[in-house]
Amino acid sequence: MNAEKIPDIIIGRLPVYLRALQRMADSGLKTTSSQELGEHVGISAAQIRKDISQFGEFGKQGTGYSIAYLLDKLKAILKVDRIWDVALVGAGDMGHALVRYQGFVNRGFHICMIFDNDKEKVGRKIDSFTIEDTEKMAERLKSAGIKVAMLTVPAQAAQSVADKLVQAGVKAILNYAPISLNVPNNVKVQYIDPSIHLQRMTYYL
Amino acid sequence: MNAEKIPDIIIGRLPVYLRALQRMADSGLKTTSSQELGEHVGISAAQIRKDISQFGEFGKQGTGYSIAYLLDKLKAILKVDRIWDVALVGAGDMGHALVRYQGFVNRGFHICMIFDNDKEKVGRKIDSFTIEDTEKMAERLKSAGIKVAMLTVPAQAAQSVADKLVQAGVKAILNYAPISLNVPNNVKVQYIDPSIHLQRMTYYL
DNA sequence: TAGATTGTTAATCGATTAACAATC
DNA sequence: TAGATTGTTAATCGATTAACAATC
Repeated sequence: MNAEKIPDIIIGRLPVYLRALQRMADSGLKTTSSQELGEHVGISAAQIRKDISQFGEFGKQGTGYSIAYLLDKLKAILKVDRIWDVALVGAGDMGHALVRYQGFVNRGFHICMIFDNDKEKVGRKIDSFTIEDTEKMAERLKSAGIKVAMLTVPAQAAQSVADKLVQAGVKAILNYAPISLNVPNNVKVQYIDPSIHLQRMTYYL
Repeated sequence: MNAEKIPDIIIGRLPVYLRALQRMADSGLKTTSSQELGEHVGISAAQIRKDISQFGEFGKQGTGYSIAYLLDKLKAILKVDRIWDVALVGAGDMGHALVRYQGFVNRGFHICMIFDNDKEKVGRKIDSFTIEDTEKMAERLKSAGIKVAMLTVPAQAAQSVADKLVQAGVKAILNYAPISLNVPNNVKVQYIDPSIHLQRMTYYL
């Protein structure tokens, strides 16, 4: 156990462990080892043990880790032992795909509001949700206490929407717009840009 | 300049520089400095200079970098001074969103084939492309010499599809399925899993 | 020339790995 | 008990930063 600040790079690996453990649990396994988990996620056993041990002694010598127990612990550490309400801004193709994505709710997230600034789209429905006007976003986010948002607007709109989100108290933004966002450092941003990810691979071709 | 192997972590930052420089060029700027570029992307000036200098001396003391020149160099290094034909496997909501995404072609990519194993979907069109049967994928990929693929199939199908892609000569896979893939180490994989990205932020909330 | 900014070196900082005592 | 595997330490490895001569 370690009371000091945990490096960001370790936090970044925990969701990957969580996902692999969940799959193991789903396939009926009860225990695993750092060795076995490492093979699943492509990370050394030593590193997995070191990462996990930052948060407590969750394993047993000789037998490894109880999958159910480690799952519980990791979910609590990552604060996904609950469901976070998430706002989606930008009701284009990507926004539609995310609303219909089935993979959020059992990973700790639930899209509960959709915003767009296109008056044509406002009032329409995506599944059971009505697209709302971005103008009313700040008020709606504040009154619902939303802390997490996904941004699927065009690049040129992204910074100003991000500013509004921050202003409304959002602390975590998953940004699909192809631009680096400027936010206060108590606000976290994660970037998803398929072209960037592809360009990270073409170098090696 | 440096003939040794460039660390992966440096390659990973180049597309971010490229995207920022492109935006600067689009807004009419002609030159920039490591300082200014660093402010745009949130990386220190020293690191940007060090990263760029791995590949040559592209700047000028006193005046900085010519944006057009540095763009050309970075595109050549990342091999996106051309258009890569890309195959998409999985014609669900995410697949549809990617096919319609306008952001690929001026970043070096072009989706040219779409596959699905659902006989209901095979033969239908997404925009101008006809969804093809996964059974015919290997042959189609080989004859077209496709090296890059995007995977938007369900988790339980992802590994077997990845195996087929590798078998057919694909060397770079952008994986949207929420699972770690096992591939030979001459094949690159990049992962996009929105739940993972969100879970990297909830820890800090 | 004077000011600005690069490319590079050395120093610092941080992350990963190897090894093993502890112990289930 | 014997075998397996953890948690942790020390050693290694790699990445970032600070500083500055070179030079545009």
